[in-house]
Amino acid sequence: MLSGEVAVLVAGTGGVRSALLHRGRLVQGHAAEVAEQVAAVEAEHRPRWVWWSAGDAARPLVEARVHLARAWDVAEAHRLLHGGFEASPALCWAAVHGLARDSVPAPPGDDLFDLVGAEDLPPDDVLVDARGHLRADHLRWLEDPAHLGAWAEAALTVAHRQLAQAEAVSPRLASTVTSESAAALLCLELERDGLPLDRARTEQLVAEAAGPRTVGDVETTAARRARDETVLRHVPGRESTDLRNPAQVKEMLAAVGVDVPTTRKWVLEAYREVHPVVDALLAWRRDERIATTYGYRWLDAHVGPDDRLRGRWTACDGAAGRMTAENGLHNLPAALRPGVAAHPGHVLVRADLGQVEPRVLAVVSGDTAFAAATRADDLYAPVAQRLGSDRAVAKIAVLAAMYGQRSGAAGEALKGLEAAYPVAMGLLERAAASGRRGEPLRTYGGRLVPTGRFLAARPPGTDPQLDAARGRFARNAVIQGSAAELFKAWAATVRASVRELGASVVLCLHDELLVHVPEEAAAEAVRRVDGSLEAAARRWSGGAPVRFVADTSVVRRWSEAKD
DNA sequence: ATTGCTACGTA
DNA sequence: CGTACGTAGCAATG
Repeated sequence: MLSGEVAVLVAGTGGVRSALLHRGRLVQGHAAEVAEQVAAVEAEHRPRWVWWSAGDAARPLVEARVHLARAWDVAEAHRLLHGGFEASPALCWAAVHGLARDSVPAPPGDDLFDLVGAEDLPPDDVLVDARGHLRADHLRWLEDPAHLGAWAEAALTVAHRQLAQAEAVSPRLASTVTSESAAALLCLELERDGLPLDRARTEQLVAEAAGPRTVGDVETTAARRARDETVLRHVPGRESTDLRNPAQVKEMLAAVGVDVPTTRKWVLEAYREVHPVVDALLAWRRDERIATTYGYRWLDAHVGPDDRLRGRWTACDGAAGRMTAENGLHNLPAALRPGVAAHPGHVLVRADLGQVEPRVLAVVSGDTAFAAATRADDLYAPVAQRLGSDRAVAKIAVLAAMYGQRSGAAGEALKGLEAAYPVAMGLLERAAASGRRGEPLRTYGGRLVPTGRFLAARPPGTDPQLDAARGRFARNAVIQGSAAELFKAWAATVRASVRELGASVVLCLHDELLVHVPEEAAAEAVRRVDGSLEAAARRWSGGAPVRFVADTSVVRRWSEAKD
């Protein structure tokens, strides 16, 4: 991995200085100057770029629209190797040097630093302190551009050591690091490019839920009262109920004969017929969600003058390693999806993975019988046949096995599954057992998933309910986390393969991709999105006999797609 | 001002 | 509700 051409890019903390280290040559200067050199090195050598983190080093390049193909992101590598989300340079450095994480010195300004700090700092030209850690004040130290060369060398040292550690852990881990590193780069591009909206249509959809835009507190309050009135008119004598206060809502419902333990949606759903206020309340909640979270304030804050919705993206969360996004990019209500639309001259290529989690289970477990079922477009059909049951029962059983669900019909159906696919079910049970013991596990790609994280104060074995929760978490994490790795490998491959079409990935949603494509390139983009899945799945699964499928279509609006 | 809870949107 | 995430409002806590 790091045996080929390598270049290092680091950012200073003094203004906008950065540095590029390539073949022993150090170029440093303002980010814009260095960006030019970076582009030249990329064009000529296409190296693997090493940085402490993409957000830190690559952001100016992404903003300057310099495309970089391959990276080793030290922070992402650290998250994979050691689990969790925290991945500061000091922590990454400590981890590859075998130093305990709680021995990492506190930065200046911290109370602890004032106690033990300043006299432990090394001489001004030295990055590493007497105990082998990065100097505690390295952020301030990096304000001096003279230190950027050492900072780049340190990143390279960490990357090489991470590679060695990765290879010792799992044969797939180094490849996962490069894929996750590309995903981190993609996250910066997603932040830069945003999700194209049809602003007028989106405003119209918001208006349908929240009413027209209001000006000033008086009007806003009046609109709010008008929305509340649609519920309160069903409960004469209780018009003063605060609908935003669950306790008051519960009391109001009790007064009309709806006695519920909580006022949650799935509880109230059963009472729609009992009293008209229930239906009105649920409709109000749906509208209130749009009014408060996805209303005009949201539009004004996060949709740019170029009609693109922007938010921060993270390549992996702290649990199993899914991507996350802010500002509604990952939880936009379905009602607003018609507002997500290609801009003039473009279309959206929308692709989502079909039944990705059971297919991932087939790879992770190496269960040949279960893998055979993935040859079908609908894998639940052959599973049902083997179980001698309905498709619906087969589906519930498979999902229950992966999620640890016990309620409903799942329990009975699971028994047949254990007999039919002992290898796959054995893997899930082993994962659950590690979780119950509070032991970490690794995803297929090698990401360490800690399970002791729930209430560290209460160790495994002291609370059966907590142990069961850890077991469910672990059972799910090995699947969800591995699926996230396949997805990111796919997204990174799409990123690379549609670029020359003038297309770009504009949304990643766990098993779904939206690509913004110039109209004339639509058909070719579809081919490349599908081809990328085949290539990414083959690489990720090591050629396992497991089929992955995508439903790929060309649409103007996100809502046009099925489902 | 921060934290915990309830609630709900997405996968 | 099986898991994960982000966001908002309210109540209780400092």
